[in-house]
Order: sequence, then structure tokens, then C-alpha cells
Amino acid sequence: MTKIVQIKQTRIQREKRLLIQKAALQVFSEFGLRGATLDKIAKACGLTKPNILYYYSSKDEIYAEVLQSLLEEWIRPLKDISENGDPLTEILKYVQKKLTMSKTKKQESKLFATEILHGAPLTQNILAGSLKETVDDKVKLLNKWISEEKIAPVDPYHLIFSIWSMTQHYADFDVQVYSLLNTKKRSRIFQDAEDFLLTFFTRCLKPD
Amino acid sequence: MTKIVQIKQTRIQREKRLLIQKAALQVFSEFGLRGATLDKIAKACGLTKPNILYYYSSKDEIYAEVLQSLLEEWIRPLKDISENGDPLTEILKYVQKKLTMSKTKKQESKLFATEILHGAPLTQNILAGSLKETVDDKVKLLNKWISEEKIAPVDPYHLIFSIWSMTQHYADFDVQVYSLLNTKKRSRIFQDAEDFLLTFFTRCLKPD
DNA sequence: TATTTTTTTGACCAAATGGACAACTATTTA
DNA sequence: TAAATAGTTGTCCATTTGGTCAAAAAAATA
Repeated sequence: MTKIVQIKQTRIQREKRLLIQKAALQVFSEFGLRGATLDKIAKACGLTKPNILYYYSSKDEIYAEVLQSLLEEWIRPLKDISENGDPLTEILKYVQKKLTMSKTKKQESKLFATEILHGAPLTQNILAGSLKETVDDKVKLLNKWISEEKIAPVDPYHLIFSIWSMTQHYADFDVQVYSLLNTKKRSRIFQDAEDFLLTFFTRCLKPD
Repeated sequence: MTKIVQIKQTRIQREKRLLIQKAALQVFSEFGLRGATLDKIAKACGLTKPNILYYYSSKDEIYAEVLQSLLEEWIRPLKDISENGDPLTEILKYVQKKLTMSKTKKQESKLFATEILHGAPLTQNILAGSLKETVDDKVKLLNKWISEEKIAPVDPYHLIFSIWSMTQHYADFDVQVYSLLNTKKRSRIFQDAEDFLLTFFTRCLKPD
């Protein structure tokens, strides 16, 4: 007798897995891997705990999948920096895109940050793999632009780090940012941040 | 009959509490509040679990104390920005100080980041209290410098955020930073970072 | 509609973990 | 040095939590 292995996902499987992923992202980003419990995830998506474990064999598997799909999304905008556009414009567009992600993908940003902060146990190979590839590629491009004197000579690695840190700050440290601004400024954080960042990077990168 | 309450700490209490705090900082910064266990802390400082609970009544109390003492240290450098010095120099000195802290106080930085990232449950009142006071104070100073045209006109809140995010990035995201740099650059991260940041802020803040 | 397959759940288990406590040891003090 | 106080630990307990499983319910299929 042959064991029948299910290949294609059913409609219900697609729906429920997505439902679980969404809830898991929410719970993991708020509490971290160890602070998150299956019960919390279950409650967040209205399923029972055993039902969740019918779709995923363990909590760690859920975490891994959520993180995995997040990482691809996270690296993508960097790839869009184009050799053909105007250098400064391309960089500023990237800054804007990252800042927008901080606004619209706060949970993703926080989950990613927590993972790295705690040593990136599941992510290290991706960091050293496809992310490093993309970064190295863009570093080459930035160096080319520098040698052509289209942007000011700065360390391209640290330039990238600065873009990441400054934009992600508005997602990861939102509580702090909010605490320090009064109501008026609070309502336009992202406008102010954008103005600041664009001015900032323009001043820094305009060739001498 | 009067109950005798111990007021002064004994030598052993001072020593052991410090020992526990050190170990706790290490464990909390690596695993987060919920990922850290009393057993791990106990192992890290060579005491037994009940022994630790002789000095602290609960895990949460240890966490609170470690975080508390960290926060004061964390805010302090900002206060040192002096009205009397040269504006740009004062700001660059602050940047340097924060970068140095990222190098020498990595665990503290990570613990602080994790706390904020997860909603700052124990810290919110301090953020909105003494930190906000200090920040508001320095914002006033920065605005004064701007109106005197001693530095370029930028949003002072976002300037402070940018200093925090860019410097702390080297502690909090060290794993990522290391993964992306080759051996040669890895050995001089902090020199490169300092060069980058000082150039960066100088260019941005020099009055027009 | 009858049968098979997929989905759901209540009840349960074992390990991990925060914490209590009584007994014991070491240190301080009178 | 004796009494009092401070410090230490083995053992125990209750709760939380990740995960199992068999049986019931729902959905798909023949």
C-alpha cells in the first residue's frame, strides 16, 4: 500500500497558514521569539493551539517561516538602486523607500531588529550570503560613483549602515521617539524625518 | 517587640549584588527579559538559584535594577553638551562619546534597545520624564545655535535621533555589521565609523 | 448520498522555570 | 567564644508552555 503524500495545498491550508503568519508576526514582533507563546498566537488569530500545530509542526517553524518571508522583502529595495539613474537621486529614493517601510512595516522591522540584536541565530547565513552579495554589489556601484566624482567620497559600507540605522530607528524605537515629541510634532514625525534625512544626505553626498 | 530592619548593606551584599547585576546584564542582553532564566544568570555568576533569590526577590526585580542603573548612564553624555563650547565641536564630541559607548558598552546598548523595541514596559516613565527633560533642554540649545547661525538649520530632535541611531547601530546590529565586512575592514570598524560619522555630521552641520 | 480526506478540538503530558522554605553553614558581634 | 545574624543550598511546588493524540466535525470527492 502506498502512502499518499499531499502535494498541493488546499484552500483552507493557504488561508489558515497566512492567518497564522500574520498573527505570529504580530506576536513575535511584540514579545520576541521566547516571549511569544503559542497561546498568544492562537488567540491573535482565533484558532486553537492544536489547530496551529496542525499547520506548523513547532513554534520555531512558524518563527523561521515568518522571518524567512520577511528577509526577502527586507533586502529587495536595496537591489533597486540603479546604475542608470542620477546617483544622488537613486540614493535619496532608497532612503525614502526605507523610511516608508519603517512607517508601514513596523512589525517586520522590529522582528528583524530583535533577531539581529540577539545574534541572528536563524539569519546569519542569509546575512553572510544573499544580503552580503547585494551589499557588495551596491558598494561597487557607490565606489564607481565616487571615482567619477558624482557623489562625495565616503565609505560606502558605512553610508549604507547609516541609511539603515536612521530610517529603521523610526520603527524600532517608535516608543522612544513618540515619548520625546510633543503632540504637534508627533503627528508629523514622518514628514519631519523625511525632510531631515533628505537634507542630511544631500548635504553629505553632494560632490565637493 | 520591634522588628529589626536591616538598613546598611554588608560587604557580602554589596559584592554579590554587583556580581548578580553583571551576570544579569550579560544574560538579559543576550536573551531578553523572557528568554533569560534564573538558572542562566545563576550559572553566569557561579551562584545557586536560591542564593540569587536571597538578594533579589524576583527575576523582574533584577531586570528592573539592571535597567535602572543602565538608564542613568545612558542619558548622561547628552547632558555634557555644553553651551560654552564651540557648537560643532560639542556635537562631534557627543557623537564620539556615543560611538565609544557602542564599542565598550555593547551589552548595555543591546539591553536598552530590546527594552524600547518591546514597548519599554518599565522605562516609559523615564523616557517621558528625565530623558525628555534633558532632550528638550538640548533642543533649546541647538535651536539657539541655529538662530545664531553657528550650525546649519536642521530639526534638532531628528538630529539627536540620527546621532543615537547611527552610533548605537554598531552595538545593536554588530552581527550584521560584522557579517557584511571583510576581515580587513572588520578590524577597523570603529575607526572607519568614526571617520564616516565625523565627516558626515561636519558636512551637515557647518553653517551655509 | 456514501465514503474518504481534511480540519478542529478537548484532554492530556512532560519539561522548563520562577519561586518557597527549612535546614545548614559561615560570619559578625557582644 | 558564645550568641546572634547573615548567607547558602537541596528539595520541593505550582504554573506555564510546547507539544501529542484520539475522537469528533466539516469538507471534498466519488
